[in-house]
Amino acid sequence: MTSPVTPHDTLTRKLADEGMRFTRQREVVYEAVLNQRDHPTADEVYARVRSDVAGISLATVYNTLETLVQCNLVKQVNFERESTRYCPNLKEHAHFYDTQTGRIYDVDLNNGLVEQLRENLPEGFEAAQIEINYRGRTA
Amino acid sequence: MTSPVTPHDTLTRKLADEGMRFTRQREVVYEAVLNQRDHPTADEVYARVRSDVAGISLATVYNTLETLVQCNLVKQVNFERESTRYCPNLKEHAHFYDTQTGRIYDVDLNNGLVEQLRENLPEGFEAAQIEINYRGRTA
DNA sequence: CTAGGTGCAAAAGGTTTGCGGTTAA
DNA sequence: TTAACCGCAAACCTTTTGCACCTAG
Repeated sequence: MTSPVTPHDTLTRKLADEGMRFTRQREVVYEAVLNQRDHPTADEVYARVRSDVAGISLATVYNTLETLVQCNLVKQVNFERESTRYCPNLKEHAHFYDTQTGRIYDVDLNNGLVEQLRENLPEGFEAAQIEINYRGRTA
Repeated sequence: MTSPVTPHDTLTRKLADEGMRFTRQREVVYEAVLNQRDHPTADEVYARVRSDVAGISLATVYNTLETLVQCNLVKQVNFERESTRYCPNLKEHAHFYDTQTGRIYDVDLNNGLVEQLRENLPEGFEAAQIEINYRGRTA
Protein backbone atom coordinates (compact mmCIF):
# COMPACT_ATOMS: atom_id res chain seq x y z
CA MET A 1 0.00 0.00 0.00
CA THR A 2 1.11 3.56 -0.74
CA SER A 3 1.31 6.08 2.08
CA PRO A 4 -0.68 9.30 1.65
CA VAL A 5 1.07 12.48 0.51
CA THR A 6 1.16 14.78 3.52
CA PRO A 7 1.20 18.58 3.39
CA HIS A 8 4.73 18.24 4.76
CA ASP A 9 5.79 16.19 1.75
CA THR A 10 4.13 18.53 -0.70
CA LEU A 11 5.73 21.54 0.89
CA THR A 12 9.19 19.99 0.95
CA ARG A 13 8.96 18.97 -2.68
CA LYS A 14 7.60 22.26 -3.99
CA LEU A 15 10.20 24.21 -2.04
CA ALA A 16 12.96 22.00 -3.43
CA ASP A 17 11.58 22.56 -6.93
CA GLU A 18 12.29 26.25 -6.42
CA GLY A 19 15.65 25.66 -4.73
CA MET A 20 14.29 26.73 -1.37
CA ARG A 21 14.72 25.20 2.07
CA PHE A 22 12.21 23.57 4.33
CA THR A 23 11.80 25.50 7.59
CA ARG A 24 9.51 25.23 10.59
CA GLN A 25 8.07 28.68 9.84
CA ARG A 26 7.09 27.66 6.33
CA GLU A 27 5.54 24.44 7.56
CA VAL A 28 3.45 26.17 10.21
CA VAL A 29 2.31 29.03 7.96
CA TYR A 30 1.35 26.59 5.21
CA GLU A 31 -0.70 24.50 7.62
CA ALA A 32 -2.40 27.59 9.01
CA VAL A 33 -3.72 28.42 5.55
CA LEU A 34 -4.41 24.80 4.61
CA ASN A 35 -6.22 23.61 7.72
CA GLN A 36 -8.57 26.53 8.20
CA ARG A 37 -9.56 27.23 4.63
CA ASP A 38 -11.12 30.55 5.47
CA HIS A 39 -8.93 32.87 3.37
CA PRO A 40 -6.98 34.41 6.24
CA THR A 41 -5.03 37.66 5.99
CA ALA A 42 -1.33 37.77 6.90
CA ASP A 43 -2.31 39.22 10.27
CA GLU A 44 -4.71 36.36 10.92
CA VAL A 45 -2.11 33.79 9.96
CA TYR A 46 0.33 35.55 12.27
CA ALA A 47 -2.15 35.29 15.16
CA ARG A 48 -2.58 31.57 14.51
CA VAL A 49 1.06 30.61 14.28
CA ARG A 50 2.44 32.65 17.16
CA SER A 51 1.58 29.83 19.56
CA ASP A 52 3.30 27.27 17.33
CA VAL A 53 6.55 29.10 16.69
CA ALA A 54 7.60 31.32 19.58
CA GLY A 55 9.08 34.54 18.27
CA ILE A 56 7.94 34.34 14.67
CA SER A 57 7.56 37.81 13.22
CA LEU A 58 4.85 39.34 11.08
CA ALA A 59 7.47 40.14 8.44
CA THR A 60 8.37 36.46 8.27
CA VAL A 61 4.70 35.57 7.86
CA TYR A 62 4.46 38.00 4.94
CA ASN A 63 7.67 36.70 3.39
CA THR A 64 6.64 33.10 3.94
CA LEU A 65 3.23 33.60 2.36
CA GLU A 66 4.97 35.18 -0.62
CA THR A 67 7.20 32.11 -0.80
CA LEU A 68 4.17 29.82 -0.79
CA VAL A 69 2.66 31.85 -3.61
CA GLN A 70 5.85 31.45 -5.64
CA CYS A 71 5.79 27.70 -4.99
CA ASN A 72 2.17 27.56 -6.22
CA LEU A 73 0.86 26.24 -2.94
CA VAL A 74 -1.49 29.12 -2.18
CA LYS A 75 -3.02 31.96 -4.16
CA GLN A 76 -3.60 35.57 -3.23
CA VAL A 77 -7.15 36.91 -3.13
CA ASN A 78 -7.90 40.62 -3.12
CA PHE A 79 -11.17 42.45 -2.61
CA GLU A 80 -11.00 46.20 -3.12
CA ARG A 81 -8.00 47.44 -1.19
CA GLU A 82 -8.53 45.25 1.83
CA SER A 83 -5.65 43.18 3.16
CA THR A 84 -4.56 40.40 0.85
CA ARG A 85 -6.04 37.01 1.74
CA TYR A 86 -4.57 33.59 1.04
CA CYS A 87 -6.35 30.63 -0.52
CA PRO A 88 -5.04 27.04 -0.71
CA ASN A 89 -7.67 25.99 -3.28
CA LEU A 90 -5.69 25.57 -6.49
CA LYS A 91 -8.62 24.59 -8.70
CA GLU A 92 -10.05 27.25 -10.99
CA HIS A 93 -12.83 28.84 -8.97
CA ALA A 94 -14.51 32.14 -8.17
CA HIS A 95 -14.88 33.97 -4.87
CA PHE A 96 -17.97 35.26 -3.14
CA TYR A 97 -17.55 38.10 -0.68
CA ASP A 98 -20.33 38.28 1.88
CA THR A 99 -20.83 41.99 2.48
CA GLN A 100 -22.58 41.29 5.81
CA THR A 101 -19.88 39.21 7.44
CA GLY A 102 -16.78 39.93 5.35
CA ARG A 103 -16.39 36.18 4.89
CA ILE A 104 -15.16 34.81 1.56
CA TYR A 105 -16.51 31.63 0.00
CA ASP A 106 -15.07 29.55 -2.83
CA VAL A 107 -17.48 29.10 -5.73
CA ASP A 108 -17.01 26.31 -8.27
CA LEU A 109 -17.48 27.22 -11.91
CA ASN A 110 -19.94 25.40 -14.15
CA ASN A 111 -18.63 23.62 -17.22
CA GLY A 112 -17.85 25.93 -20.08
CA LEU A 113 -18.17 29.18 -18.16
CA VAL A 114 -14.48 29.99 -18.25
CA GLU A 115 -14.33 29.10 -21.94
CA GLN A 116 -17.25 31.43 -22.64
CA LEU A 117 -15.53 34.23 -20.75
CA ARG A 118 -12.42 33.65 -22.79
CA GLU A 119 -14.42 33.70 -26.03
CA ASN A 120 -15.97 36.96 -24.90
CA LEU A 121 -12.66 38.74 -25.41
CA PRO A 122 -12.14 40.75 -28.61
CA GLU A 123 -9.60 39.74 -31.26
CA GLY A 124 -6.03 40.18 -30.07
CA PHE A 125 -6.69 39.80 -26.35
CA GLU A 126 -5.17 36.69 -24.77
CA ALA A 127 -6.09 36.09 -21.12
CA ALA A 128 -3.68 34.16 -18.91
CA GLN A 129 -6.00 34.39 -15.93
CA ILE A 130 -9.63 35.23 -15.38
CA GLU A 131 -10.75 36.39 -11.96
CA ILE A 132 -14.41 36.31 -10.96
CA ASN A 133 -15.49 38.05 -7.78
CA TYR A 134 -19.03 38.08 -6.52
CA ARG A 135 -20.15 40.51 -3.82
CA GLY A 136 -23.45 40.14 -2.04
CA ARG A 137 -25.26 38.45 0.76
CA THR A 138 -26.01 34.91 1.78
CA ALA A 139 -29.37 33.62 2.92
CA MET B 1 -34.64 71.37 -30.09
CA THR B 2 -33.20 70.09 -26.82
CA SER B 3 -29.69 71.05 -25.81
CA PRO B 4 -27.30 68.19 -25.00
CA VAL B 5 -26.66 67.22 -21.39
CA THR B 6 -23.13 68.31 -20.58
CA PRO B 7 -20.84 66.69 -18.01
CA HIS B 8 -21.24 69.92 -16.08
CA ASP B 9 -25.01 69.42 -15.92
CA THR B 10 -24.72 65.79 -14.94
CA LEU B 11 -22.23 66.58 -12.22
CA THR B 12 -24.31 69.42 -10.81
CA ARG B 13 -27.43 67.30 -10.70
CA LYS B 14 -25.82 64.21 -9.18
CA LEU B 15 -24.08 66.31 -6.55
CA ALA B 16 -27.36 68.02 -5.69
CA ASP B 17 -29.02 64.60 -5.39
CA GLU B 18 -26.58 63.83 -2.61
CA GLY B 19 -26.86 67.27 -1.02
CA MET B 20 -23.37 68.23 -2.14
CA ARG B 21 -22.04 71.39 -3.70
CA PHE B 22 -20.65 72.04 -7.14
CA THR B 23 -17.02 73.13 -6.99
CA ARG B 24 -14.33 73.83 -9.53
CA GLN B 25 -12.22 70.99 -8.11
CA ARG B 26 -15.00 68.48 -8.60
CA GLU B 27 -15.65 69.67 -12.13
CA VAL B 28 -12.03 69.42 -13.14
CA VAL B 29 -11.43 66.02 -11.53
CA TYR B 30 -14.57 64.63 -13.11
CA GLU B 31 -13.52 65.82 -16.54
CA ALA B 32 -10.04 64.41 -16.09
CA VAL B 33 -11.52 60.94 -15.61
CA LEU B 34 -14.21 61.40 -18.24
CA ASN B 35 -12.18 62.86 -21.09
CA GLN B 36 -9.25 60.50 -20.98
CA ARG B 37 -10.98 57.20 -20.33
CA ASP B 38 -7.79 55.42 -19.48
CA HIS B 39 -8.54 54.42 -15.88
CA PRO B 40 -6.19 56.88 -14.19
CA THR B 41 -4.97 56.57 -10.61
CA ALA B 42 -5.47 59.41 -8.14
CA ASP B 43 -1.87 60.43 -8.75
CA GLU B 44 -2.41 60.57 -12.49
CA VAL B 45 -5.57 62.63 -12.06
CA TYR B 46 -3.64 64.93 -9.76
CA ALA B 47 -0.95 65.42 -12.42
CA ARG B 48 -3.63 66.28 -15.00
CA VAL B 49 -5.57 68.79 -12.97
CA ARG B 50 -2.72 70.71 -11.39
CA SER B 51 -2.53 72.94 -14.45
CA ASP B 52 -6.27 73.60 -14.34
CA VAL B 53 -6.62 74.44 -10.68
CA ALA B 54 -3.53 76.05 -9.22
CA GLY B 55 -2.90 74.77 -5.73
CA ILE B 56 -5.20 71.76 -5.76
CA SER B 57 -3.90 69.11 -3.39
CA LEU B 58 -3.56 65.35 -3.77
CA ALA B 59 -5.77 64.89 -0.71
CA THR B 60 -8.51 66.87 -2.42
CA VAL B 61 -8.16 64.71 -5.52
CA TYR B 62 -8.59 61.60 -3.37
CA ASN B 63 -11.55 63.08 -1.53
CA THR B 64 -13.11 64.32 -4.75
CA LEU B 65 -12.78 60.95 -6.47
CA GLU B 66 -14.46 59.39 -3.44
CA THR B 67 -17.25 61.94 -3.80
CA LEU B 68 -17.70 61.04 -7.47
CA VAL B 69 -17.91 57.37 -6.52
CA GLN B 70 -20.64 58.18 -3.98
CA CYS B 71 -22.51 60.12 -6.65
CA ASN B 72 -22.27 57.13 -9.01
CA LEU B 73 -20.37 59.05 -11.63
CA VAL B 74 -17.26 56.90 -11.63
CA LYS B 75 -16.36 53.45 -10.36
CA GLN B 76 -13.25 52.19 -8.64
CA VAL B 77 -11.17 49.50 -10.32
CA ASN B 78 -8.60 47.48 -8.41
CA PHE B 79 -6.00 45.02 -9.67
CA GLU B 80 -4.07 43.22 -6.98
CA ARG B 81 -2.93 45.82 -4.49
CA GLU B 82 -1.99 48.42 -7.05
CA SER B 83 -3.30 51.96 -6.73
CA THR B 84 -7.03 52.28 -7.19
CA ARG B 85 -8.04 53.37 -10.68
CA TYR B 86 -11.16 55.27 -11.71
CA CYS B 87 -13.52 54.36 -14.52
CA PRO B 88 -16.35 56.55 -15.89
CA ASN B 89 -17.94 53.66 -17.82
CA LEU B 90 -21.12 52.92 -15.90
CA LYS B 91 -22.32 50.08 -18.09
CA GLU B 92 -21.79 46.55 -16.83
CA HIS B 93 -18.44 45.48 -18.25
CA ALA B 94 -15.24 43.59 -17.49
CA HIS B 95 -11.65 44.80 -17.33
CA PHE B 96 -8.59 43.48 -19.10
CA TYR B 97 -5.23 44.18 -17.51
CA ASP B 98 -2.36 44.08 -20.00
CA THR B 99 0.53 42.63 -18.04
CA GLN B 100 3.04 44.05 -20.56
CA THR B 101 1.99 47.66 -20.42
CA GLY B 102 -0.09 47.90 -17.25
CA ARG B 103 -2.88 49.40 -19.33
CA ILE B 104 -6.49 48.53 -18.54
CA TYR B 105 -9.13 47.99 -21.23
CA ASP B 106 -12.89 47.88 -20.88
CA VAL B 107 -14.42 44.66 -22.20
CA ASP B 108 -18.10 44.44 -23.09
CA LEU B 109 -19.94 41.34 -21.94
CA ASN B 110 -21.83 39.11 -24.38
CA ASN B 111 -25.54 38.63 -23.90
CA GLY B 112 -26.41 36.24 -21.13
CA LEU B 113 -22.94 35.97 -19.65
CA VAL B 114 -23.74 37.85 -16.47
CA GLU B 115 -26.96 35.86 -16.05
CA GLN B 116 -25.02 32.61 -16.41
CA LEU B 117 -22.53 33.74 -13.82
CA ARG B 118 -25.39 34.57 -11.50
CA GLU B 119 -26.97 31.17 -12.08
CA ASN B 120 -23.64 29.57 -11.30
CA LEU B 121 -24.02 30.54 -7.64
CA PRO B 122 -25.22 27.90 -5.18
CA GLU B 123 -28.57 28.15 -3.40
CA GLY B 124 -28.67 30.96 -0.87
CA PHE B 125 -26.04 33.18 -2.50
CA GLU B 126 -27.34 36.48 -3.85
CA ALA B 127 -24.81 38.59 -5.80
CA ALA B 128 -25.27 42.35 -5.90
CA GLN B 129 -22.22 42.79 -8.11
CA ILE B 130 -20.08 40.54 -10.26
CA GLU B 131 -16.57 41.62 -11.09
CA ILE B 132 -14.68 40.05 -13.98
CA ASN B 133 -10.98 40.77 -14.36
CA TYR B 134 -8.87 39.39 -17.16
CA ARG B 135 -5.08 39.49 -17.00
CA GLY B 136 -2.94 38.78 -20.03
CA ARG B 137 -1.38 40.24 -23.10
CA THR B 138 -2.60 41.92 -26.24
CA ALA B 139 -1.43 41.15 -29.74
C1' DC C 1 30.71 25.38 6.14
C1' DT C 2 27.68 28.73 3.87
C1' DA C 3 23.80 30.24 1.14
C1' DG C 4 19.51 31.07 2.42
C1' DG C 5 16.19 32.26 6.12
C1' DT C 6 14.62 34.83 10.21
C1' DG C 7 13.56 38.73 13.47
C1' DC C 8 13.61 43.32 14.21
C1' DA C 9 12.90 47.92 13.30
C1' DA C 10 12.64 51.18 10.00
C1' DA C 11 10.92 52.59 5.46
C1' DA C 12 7.87 52.65 1.72
C1' DG C 13 3.39 53.36 -0.66
C1' DG C 14 -1.21 54.44 -0.93
C1' DT C 15 -4.91 56.61 1.34
C1' DT C 16 -7.33 59.11 5.14
C1' DT C 17 -7.95 62.65 8.60
C1' DG C 18 -7.81 66.88 11.74
C1' DC C 19 -7.69 71.52 11.54
C1' DG C 20 -7.75 76.45 10.33
C1' DG C 21 -8.99 79.17 6.60
C1' DT C 22 -12.21 79.63 2.26
C1' DT C 23 -16.46 79.55 -0.53
C1' DA C 24 -20.94 78.09 -2.77
C1' DA C 25 -25.62 78.75 -2.18
C1' DT D 1 -24.49 83.88 6.60
C1' DT D 2 -22.85 79.33 7.32
C1' DA D 3 -22.42 74.50 6.41
C1' DA D 4 -19.66 72.44 3.24
C1' DC D 5 -15.26 72.36 1.17
C1' DC D 6 -10.23 72.89 0.50
C1' DG D 7 -5.10 72.72 1.35
C1' DC D 8 -1.73 71.21 4.26
C1' DA D 9 0.67 68.14 7.06
C1' DA D 10 0.47 64.51 9.89
C1' DA D 11 -1.39 60.01 10.74
C1' DC D 12 -2.65 55.42 9.23
C1' DC D 13 -2.32 50.69 7.50
C1' DT D 14 -0.52 47.23 4.92
C1' DT D 15 3.49 45.48 3.04
C1' DT D 16 8.53 45.52 2.01
C1' DT D 17 13.39 45.95 3.08
C1' DG D 18 18.22 46.29 5.22
C1' DC D 19 20.95 44.24 8.32
C1' DA D 20 22.96 41.20 11.91
C1' DC D 21 22.31 36.74 13.52
C1' DC D 22 20.94 31.91 12.79
C1' DT D 23 20.32 27.26 10.54
C1' DA D 24 19.21 23.62 6.98
C1' DG D 25 21.55 20.88 3.96
